[in-house]
Amino acid sequence: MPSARGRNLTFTEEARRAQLLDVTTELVADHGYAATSLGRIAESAGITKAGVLYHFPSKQALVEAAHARVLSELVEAVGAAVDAAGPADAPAAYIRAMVGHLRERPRHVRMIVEAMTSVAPLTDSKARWSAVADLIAAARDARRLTGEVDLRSAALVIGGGIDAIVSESLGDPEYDAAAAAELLVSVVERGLL
Amino acid sequence: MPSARGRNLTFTEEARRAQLLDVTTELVADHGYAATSLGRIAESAGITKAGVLYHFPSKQALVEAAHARVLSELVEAVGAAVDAAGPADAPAAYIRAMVGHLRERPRHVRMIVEAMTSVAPLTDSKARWSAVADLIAAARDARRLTGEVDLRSAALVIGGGIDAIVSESLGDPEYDAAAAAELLVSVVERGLL
DNA sequence: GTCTATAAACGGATAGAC
DNA sequence: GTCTATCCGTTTATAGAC
Repeated sequence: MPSARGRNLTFTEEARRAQLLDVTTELVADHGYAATSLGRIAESAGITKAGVLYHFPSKQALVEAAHARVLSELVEAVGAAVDAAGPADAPAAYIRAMVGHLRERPRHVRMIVEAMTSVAPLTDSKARWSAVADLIAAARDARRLTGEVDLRSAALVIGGGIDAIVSESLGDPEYDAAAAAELLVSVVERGLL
Repeated sequence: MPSARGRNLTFTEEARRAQLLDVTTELVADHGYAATSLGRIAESAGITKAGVLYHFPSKQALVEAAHARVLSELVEAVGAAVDAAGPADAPAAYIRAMVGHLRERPRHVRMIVEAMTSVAPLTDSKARWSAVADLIAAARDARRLTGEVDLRSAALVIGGGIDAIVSESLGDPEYDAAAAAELLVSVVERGLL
C-alpha cells in the first residue's frame, strides 16, 4: 500500500511512524495539544525533534494523523457492530458499540476531544448525526413505524447522550456506563427518539 | 464589596478589570486558549502586557476569572427560570432556559468549552448532573409519579442532549434549537427520563 | 496606575553532517 | 534514517521608570 509519503515505506520506517502515532496519542490525551511539544514527543519516542519531523512534516500533521487513526478505529468497530445487527436493531447496536468501545479507551476519547477543539475545530457535525439519523429511519422502516420526531434532533440528542455517558465513566470508573447505554436504548426503542 | 486583591477597587480599576474580562472572553472564544496571548489581550484592551498583569497575576488567573463570570451568569439566568416555574415544571424550565440562554451567547459557549478543556480539566461533573437529578426527583414527587430510571443517567443524558443541541445551533443558526429543546422536554415529561 | 525594557525560556522548524 | 546545531519567533513574567 502506498503511503502519504508517496512511496512504499520500509519496515523500520513503518514501525517508527506507528510508534510516533502511539506516543502522540498518549501525550495529547494526557496533557493536551498545547502542552505536547515536539520535544516531548521526540523524548518519549527515544529520538530527537528533527527525527520526528523526518517522519511527519509538522506537529499538526502528526497530531492529525494520530487523530485520524483513532477515529478510523472507532468507525470500524462501530460499523462492524451495526452491520452485524439487523436494520431494526441497528440504532441499539450503535449506542452499545459507541459506549462500549470508547469506555474502554479513555485516551482515545481525550485524543478526539483535544483534536476537535485544537486542530480541527471545523469538523462537520452533519457527518455524525446524519449517519445516526439514517439508522433510525431504517429501523422505523423495518418495524413499519411512522416516526413522529425530527430525525436530526433525535440523532443529536442520542449523540450527546452517548458523549455524556462516556465522559462520566471516564471520570468515575465505577459508573455503570452499560446500564446508562441501555437507558438510552430503551428511549430509542420506545419511539421517542 | 472587597475584591480578590484584598482591598476595595477604584472605579477605573473596576472598569479595567471588567473590560479585560470582556476582551479575554471574546478572544478565547474566537481563537482558543492557546492562541490567546497576553499580548493580544493587552492590544485589544488598549494597554500593554505589563498593564494586564497588574490587574491579574497571570494569564491563567485572568482566563479563570472570565470563565467564572460567564458561568455565574449562566447559573443565575437558569436558576431564575427554574425558580419561576413550579417544581413539577422545573425540569422543562431548566432545559428551555439552558438552550435559550446559551444559543444566544455563542461566545460564552466557546469560552466554557475552552476553559474546561484547557484550564480546568478537572471540573466536577457531579455538580452539574446532581442539580438536574434533584429537579427530576422533585418533579416526580410533585406529580406523584414513581420514577423507574436511574436519576444520574437521566440527568447526564439530558445534559448531553442540551450540549449537542446548543452546539448544533452554533454551527447552523438555521437549526431550530427551540424545537429540539421541546423534543427533549417531551421525553422528560413522558416519564423516561 | 500604566509604561518601557528586558529577561529567560520554549516553541516549531531548517540545514547539513554522518 | 537519525543526529547536532542553530535560527527565529513568541511566550510569560519581572524590574524599575514615570
